[in-house]
Amino acid sequence: MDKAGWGLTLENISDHQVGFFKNKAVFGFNLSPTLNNVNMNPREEQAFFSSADEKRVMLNEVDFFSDKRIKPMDLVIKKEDSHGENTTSARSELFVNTGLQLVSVNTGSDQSTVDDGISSEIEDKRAKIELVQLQVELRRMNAENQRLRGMLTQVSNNYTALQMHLVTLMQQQQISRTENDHEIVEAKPEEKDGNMVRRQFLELGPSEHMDEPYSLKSHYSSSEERTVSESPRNKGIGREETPESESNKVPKLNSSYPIDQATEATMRKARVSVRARSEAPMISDGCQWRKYGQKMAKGNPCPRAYYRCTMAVGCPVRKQVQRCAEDRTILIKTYEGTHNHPLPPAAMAMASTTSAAANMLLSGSMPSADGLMNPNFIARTILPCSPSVATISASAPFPTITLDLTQNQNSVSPYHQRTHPTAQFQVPFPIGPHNPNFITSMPPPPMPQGLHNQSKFSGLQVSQDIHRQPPQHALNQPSFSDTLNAATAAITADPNFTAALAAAISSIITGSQKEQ
DNA sequence: CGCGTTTGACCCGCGC
DNA sequence: GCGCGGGTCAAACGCG
Repeated sequence: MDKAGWGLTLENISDHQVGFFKNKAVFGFNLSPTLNNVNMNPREEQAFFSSADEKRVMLNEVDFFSDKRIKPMDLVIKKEDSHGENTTSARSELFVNTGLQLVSVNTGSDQSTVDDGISSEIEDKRAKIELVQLQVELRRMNAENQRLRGMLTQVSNNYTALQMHLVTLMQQQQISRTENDHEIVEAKPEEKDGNMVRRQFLELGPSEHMDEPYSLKSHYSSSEERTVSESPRNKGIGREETPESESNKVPKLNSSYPIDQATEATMRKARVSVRARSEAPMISDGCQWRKYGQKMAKGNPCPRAYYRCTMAVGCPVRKQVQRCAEDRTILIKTYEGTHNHPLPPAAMAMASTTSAAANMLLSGSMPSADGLMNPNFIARTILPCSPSVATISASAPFPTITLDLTQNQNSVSPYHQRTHPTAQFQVPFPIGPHNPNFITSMPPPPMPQGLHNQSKFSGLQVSQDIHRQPPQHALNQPSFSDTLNAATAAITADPNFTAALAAAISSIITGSQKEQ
């Protein structure tokens, strides 16, 4: 017993375990001190980490608990010449000096504990008891970690929403400066499609809703509930909209219609459409849906099904599901609205993205009347990208972001690193070098400045559906395309997407502040 | 019996 | 004003 500590020879553990402990050392060995007492042989360790998942959880979550209550153990990485019989080369040992009186570790030296049989058994039993304690502790930590992770997700979500809220507020300030431009817009009815969308946005004005936290609570839900309770049989969400909010004939900035309701109505119109290949009639997205209607749409032999979210009473989120007429293996899902309830992680990405898309479409259209930031502009700005994966449609009745997940299987931009044909929820995010999805950015290709940061987000791209040349000043708006990329990527990303989205939103805010 | 789906009717906006 | 198409409602129906 030449050393009090926890030695673990690398020979005794698998490659996976080696990596595990190495990474522990790299990341900071912040396990609970009770873990220090462990002296596990490979079998015990296998029992301790009963599954690969558990190992992974430990690997990922230790950093999360870098709590000051838990003092990092001293790490001593020792290289020594082997005295063992089976090895001749130098080997590494990971010694963790815990400061506790632990069982000795036979590192291959002559100082065996075999002849100390009784005490060894006691030590073994004690170690096993501690092992059980550790397992309990580990489970407790895992449970707490899950809880904290959930909180983190929620906080990130709220943060993202607040960021977008801020953008909206800032751009609404700019609206007040451009009222005259709006009159010009009214004077040009021939630009119907573009203005139609823009008018929807311009009706917003300063929102009285803005003092309400941009939380999981829906902006729509209040009006939805109000409508249900106050106006009998007002015939659905579309019917909630007043003529002012619906009509293209009255493009007013400061509508007499209550602002918050106009905002809600407009936001509801912003949609996120996802095209994905699936033979199954439905693709699970983590939410609970109830079908409330089905119609035959013109030009498509396949019926369109209407669903509403039933995870909470009064949730305003709807979705439409329809197969593509040209290729019936393609399922088109269109989401509309924002959930007014917490979501399971599986549904978080999609739900948040619809909200994000609505906000981005709103904010992106508002700063000025010259089309600088409207969806057409966004699309035009990103013209050089060849494969169309995400598309902003400003000519549609409602502003819609369409994500085509059926194309990235075959068409990969040379400027973007990879796609996952079989794992459609694996779009990489720049979470960090330890994230398995992390991808090092390649040098950006010659393209508008707005795209330079695109590669850091994902292989998703935005293309245009309106073939006009971008205005020259459009190239000075890099941040919005980043935001858009983040949101579109979020559709197919894991729940961590909110972090990337938040980062993108931060960039747009930074950009806006620089402009001002 | 409760819940979800189906389906025809209805409402509304829009174009002609 | 009329017809068309999109969207929704709600009674009927089916299933567990």
